[in-house]
Amino acid sequence: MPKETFFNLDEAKRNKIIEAAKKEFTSNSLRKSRVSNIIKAASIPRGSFYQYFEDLDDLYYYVVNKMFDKVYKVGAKFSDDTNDIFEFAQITFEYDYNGFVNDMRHDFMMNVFRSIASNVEYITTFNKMRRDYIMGILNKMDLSSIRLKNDVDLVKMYRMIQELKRTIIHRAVVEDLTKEEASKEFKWYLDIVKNGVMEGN
Amino acid sequence: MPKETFFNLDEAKRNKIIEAAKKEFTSNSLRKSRVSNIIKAASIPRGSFYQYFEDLDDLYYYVVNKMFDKVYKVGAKFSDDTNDIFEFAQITFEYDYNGFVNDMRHDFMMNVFRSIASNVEYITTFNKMRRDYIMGILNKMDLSSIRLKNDVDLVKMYRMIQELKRTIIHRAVVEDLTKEEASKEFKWYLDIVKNGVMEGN
DNA sequence: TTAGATTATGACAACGTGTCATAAGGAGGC
DNA sequence: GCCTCCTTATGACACGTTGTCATAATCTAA
Repeated sequence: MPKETFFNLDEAKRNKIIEAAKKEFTSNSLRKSRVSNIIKAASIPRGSFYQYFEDLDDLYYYVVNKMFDKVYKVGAKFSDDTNDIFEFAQITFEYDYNGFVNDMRHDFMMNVFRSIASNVEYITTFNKMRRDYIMGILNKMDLSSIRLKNDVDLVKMYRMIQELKRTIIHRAVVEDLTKEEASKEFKWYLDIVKNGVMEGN
Repeated sequence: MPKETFFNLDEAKRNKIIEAAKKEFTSNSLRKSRVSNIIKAASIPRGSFYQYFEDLDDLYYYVVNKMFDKVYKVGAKFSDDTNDIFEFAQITFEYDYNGFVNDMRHDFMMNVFRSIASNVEYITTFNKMRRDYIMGILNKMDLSSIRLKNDVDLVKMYRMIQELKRTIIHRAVVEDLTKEEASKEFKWYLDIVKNGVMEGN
């Protein structure tokens, strides 16, 4: 986490730094990103950087976290539009795809996928946030036609779907699938999750 | 890819370098790994390193590739033991789990998961190898009870299963699941893939 | 033995990082 | 206005790392 000093800064300055960071993480992998480039772009002295952040990783995970946070917030909104969990998955897929693949964040997210989850502490916090988020969504859904009945299984199913979504978006980015192709792939996966692959289902 | 000079080296020297690299990638993330540490451990001069490899990434992906290669080879062997694709998945899960989680490779693979797939060239080669591998496995399986009939769908299904396996192993590493817990999780996923989540399946 | 090709070597310039002593700025008390 | 305390700003610096390059050593085949 960035130090308090960073959060005491006025918003304009904070944003300037964040934008410079995003730009750097977009044009380079985390491995090849440089503090020196970021401070140049943000016009802050070297010493200040270390007044704000532990190191580059610190800033990196802060920025990534912020973006996921935004995605979650939007996801929560969409859950008001339908109570069919599969339709919800499809809707958020469209959104995630647009967010991750089409706009300026493309390269940035690509780099995130590449260096995802680089420290355990980050993952733990992330998982907690995630579970709460999932339960919030599930509570709004009509799950009567689903054979899984307890929360544990339902959360598992949700995570399974999300993981598959992540896989497809990852592939879309890496293999240059169009949105339509990616969406079709995801639909295919969802059908398997609903009906299975065995004869007669 | 390492340069020809590297492959001209005698095996002992090559291995010494690879071992030093694995050690470095095991104790540090790719981002924090250093050429300087590797050449020290392998007792080669700095100049030689750049005679052998483009840069650190070059060596990194070579080592990772080699490990996946080994996993593939073993997978191909297991496909002689059963013609039930789900049983095969379960068997290889055990193997992969042991390989990735239990032995010395634990930390290394953890770091691989973290910085996986860092360049497009690598991914493309990787995917080609993968498709051939999958077709080889599928051809040995009895798929009569599966409703999917064409190769494209079957490869998709296989990749879906593999992706889910990867997910579970990743979680096992990160969240410290025991082998039994992880295996149980994977079985749960496989059941969904077989039978779906809808009531009545 | 020798020319030609290949491999080995380490000094070096260029660049990066994280620290630290010091300067600057701001809020409140008097 | 002036002083004090606390917070933020700043850039020089010591130290580590990278990738290159000129040169030395070694090998191969005739």
